[in-house]
Formats: sequence, structure tokens, C-alpha cells
Amino acid sequence: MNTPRIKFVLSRKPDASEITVHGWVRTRRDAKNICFFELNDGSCLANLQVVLDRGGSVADDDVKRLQTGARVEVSGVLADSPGSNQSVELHAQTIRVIGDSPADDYPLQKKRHSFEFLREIAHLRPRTNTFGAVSRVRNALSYAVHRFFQENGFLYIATPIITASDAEGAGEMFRVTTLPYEKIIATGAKVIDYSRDFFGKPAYLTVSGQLNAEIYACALERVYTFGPTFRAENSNTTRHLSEFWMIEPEVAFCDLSCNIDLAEAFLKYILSAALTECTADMEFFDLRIQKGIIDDLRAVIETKFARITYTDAIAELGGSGREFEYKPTWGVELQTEHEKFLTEHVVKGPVVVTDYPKDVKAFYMKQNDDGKTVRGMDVLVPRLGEIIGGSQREENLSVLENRIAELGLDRDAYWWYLELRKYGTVPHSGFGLGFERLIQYVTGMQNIRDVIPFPRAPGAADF
RNA sequence: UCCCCUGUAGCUCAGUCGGUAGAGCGGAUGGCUGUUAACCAUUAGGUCGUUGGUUCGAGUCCAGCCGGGGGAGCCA
Repeated sequence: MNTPRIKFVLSRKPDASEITVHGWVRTRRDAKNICFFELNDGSCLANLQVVLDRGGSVADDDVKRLQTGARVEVSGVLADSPGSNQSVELHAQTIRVIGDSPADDYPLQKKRHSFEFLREIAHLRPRTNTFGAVSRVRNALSYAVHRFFQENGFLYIATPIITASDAEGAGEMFRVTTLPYEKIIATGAKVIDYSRDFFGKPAYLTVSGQLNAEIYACALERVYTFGPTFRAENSNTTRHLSEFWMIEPEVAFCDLSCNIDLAEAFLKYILSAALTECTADMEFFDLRIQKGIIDDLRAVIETKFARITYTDAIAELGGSGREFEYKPTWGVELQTEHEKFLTEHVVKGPVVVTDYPKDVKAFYMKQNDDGKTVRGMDVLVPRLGEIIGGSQREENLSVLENRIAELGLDRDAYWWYLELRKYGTVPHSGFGLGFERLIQYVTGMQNIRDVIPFPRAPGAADF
């Protein structure tokens, strides 16, 4: 704990003093009289090369224990390295193997592994270059998310993870219960009495903190949430998880245009943070995972996001001459292929689609004067498609009440949501952004299951 | 939930027309005057996902089941 991290050691100038470092062996190369091995401690992508004179102070038996995966403590002197892959190296005087790693069955070898295989050994995959880099980027961006909002006067609000409101409608929900289902089934009961459940009514894991965030935005003006979110949808794709982290700002006195400005500034801030704070890791992603990703992100940072209404987007798609599997039709939600075509071929960069038909969007979106569309917006980016979805919220009490009635929703379930409009209502807006999708976009990792430490997906809750 | 692909050594894969199994990497052993995806030599390692079927004979053909991957829908 008190020994210097490798990241720090690598930045030091050689001197004669003895230092002690800890790390896991990544690779070892032996020559007749000399042995090289590399240590990694997760503090950075780079390894520290350790040089050991054979027949010196370290016994041969100990050298043989320096196998891939072993945890060791090394004391020695930092020196300039004649090799070309590192500027300094540690000339070992003593080594202590703290944890052996039998090489004949250690799953991680000094070679490339498929991500599919690594998912099966999620307890060991953070020891690889890729997952170390993903972890460091994820960490830096988590911090950057908070920093962005804190620097802009937002308050961090803890919205509930368990919700007794069945009113969210944003997807399938996981039920939270203490009812003994086995016993209930055994009695042959046809109906479950939720009044006897823990909360006295059905309860679920949250699918969004938005409605709760609106409460605080209507008091504190600028708020955000950043927490776990749960969707029980049976989705099996490279961009869905059952448990993921969502960022949801909510801002009073903010219309749709202001909301888009916020989303754009936010994304650019985060992308910049990745490039400036995780330079070595980003170079790794550029080299090994997604060629050109650094230039891609730089271009996004420097480009003003295009804006297009849904109606214009449909016209643009229809007139493109492109054959789509699903014909672009006004009144129908944009398909993934439409979104990707817009951002990758029409705009060739980030694009914000606004003013969707009200029937394809949620009840709370503010209605436009045309009576047909609502002030919703999706931010689309090349490679990924939709990365942010948001809207200006309906702040007019009677319009919102009518919409709830029109959709046949239970008005009583929204009593507090409606009271926000009854007392001191204010125009406000917000958006939601899946943190893992952001990490995917920034790193170029193809499967969302590889940008969260312990992915949960249908049929998959190991580790 | 639907569609497509896939399952062979620890890992990544090859395996032709159906005739009892191969490579590279990794491991072990030895060699090598500073290596860095080290290199050179030797060597061990397999119930071909699983159950059944066709056949004289199945890794190979067929069906079911299980696992993995990709795409779609839903969505963030």
C-alpha cells in the first residue's frame, strides 16, 4: 500500500536509491545470464520492466516462480533502459514472490484472448490490458460526469432504486418482493395479495430516475442523477444490459434548445476528459480496438452538432435513394438503420433529431402547437446510433392531464407529478444517457458487456 | 422474443468426397551475451458441447437439447 505505484515509478528519473514496487507478472523472458520480467499493478497501461542478473542475489528457484500472474515484490534501483520500449527499468536486487500463479493452468496467457472467453473469467479479466484500460477510462469518466455537473451548479440527487410507482412505463420492470412465492403457489392461490407484501403494494427496481429528478428540479433548478437502473426487457444485443448506470440531468427554465445545448456541452466535456486524462489508454484503444477513434472523438468535440426535426429527417431518408429494410414513414419511430444512416451518411457526424410524433413518445413530453409533435430529442452519433434521449417536459397542468387521460393512464398514480404543475410550474427539460453506452462510444468496445465490470443480461448474472 | 452463425488441445483455429485428429500460441525441459508478441530445439496434452439417428464406418450427414456470438425488435 505504501510502495509507489508503477505509473509513478515510470515517470521518475533514475537515481541510485533503492525502491520497492509491487505488481503482478505479465511476462518473462530469459536469456542465459539475464532475466527480464514485466510488472503491472493497474495504475497504468504500461508495465515496469524488471532486470535480474541470473546467478546473482536471487535464487534460480525464485526466478522460476516469476510466472505470468504471480504477485511479487521487487526491490532494486531504477536505471535508464537501453531497450527501445521503455525509458527506465528496475534492476532487481531482491524479489519476494507473494502469490504464486501456477502457469500450467492459469487461464490468462501472454497472448491475446477473445472477449467471449474473458467474459467467462470475469474475475481475472481486469488483469488484461483491455479491461485495465476500460476500467481506468470508466473511472475517469465517472469522475468527469460529476465534475461537469458540479462545475455548472447542478446538485447530485439520489433518486430511489426501489419504486412503488408502477407508472414509469419505460420498459419491463423487475419486481421487488418478500412474498414467499413457493408457498403461495403451493396453496394454489390465483391472485397475489400485494397488500401483504413488504411495501404494502407492488414494488419494482427503477427504470429511470427522471420523474423523481423533476421533483428536485422544480425546487433546486439544476439537478442530476447518476445511478444504477434496471430493465427486465428480454433484450439480447451488444448495447443492452439488464443493470446499467444512467445519467439524468433535469433543468428548470430550460427549453428543448437549451436541453440540446446542455447535452452537446456535456458530451464534449466527457470526450475531452477521456482524451486528456487517459491518453495512454486511448492510444491503446486506437491501436488495438477501434482504429482512428481518437480522431473521431476529436472531430466530435470540434463539430457543432447538427439539428434536424423528425419530419425533415423522414423526408431526408425518403429522398436519399437508399433501400431500407423498413421504409421511413412519418408517424413511425426511426429504426436503427435510419438513425445510423442519418448520422453516418447524411450528416457524417453527431446529429440531434427533434420534434417527434407525439404517439411514439412518452406522455410527459411537451406538446408542440401543431398538435402532432412533441419536444423530444435524440442525440445520434456514428458507430453507435442513439446515445442520448431527452425532452422538454409538459409543464401545463391541463395539457398534461388531457394527455394522461388520452392514453388511458391512471391519473391517481401521477398525483404528485401533476402537483408539480399545479403549484409554481416551470418549463423544464432533461435527458438520459446510458453510462455504459458512453464508455462504449469512447473506447470503441463493441459489446456493452465488456465495459461494465459485472454485466447482467438475460440469463447472465454470474460473478 | 425472432432471424442467422458457431461449439475440435489450456487459448485461437484448420480438418477436403464420411475412412479412428492437426497447426500456431500457451505449458514443461534444454539452449541462447540485453530481451520486449524474444528466439532455437525437444516434449506432454483430445470421450471433437450433449443425446439420439443414418451408415460397415461419423469431428464430418440428420434431429432434439445445452452453451457462445452477431443482427432485429424494445431501449439508454
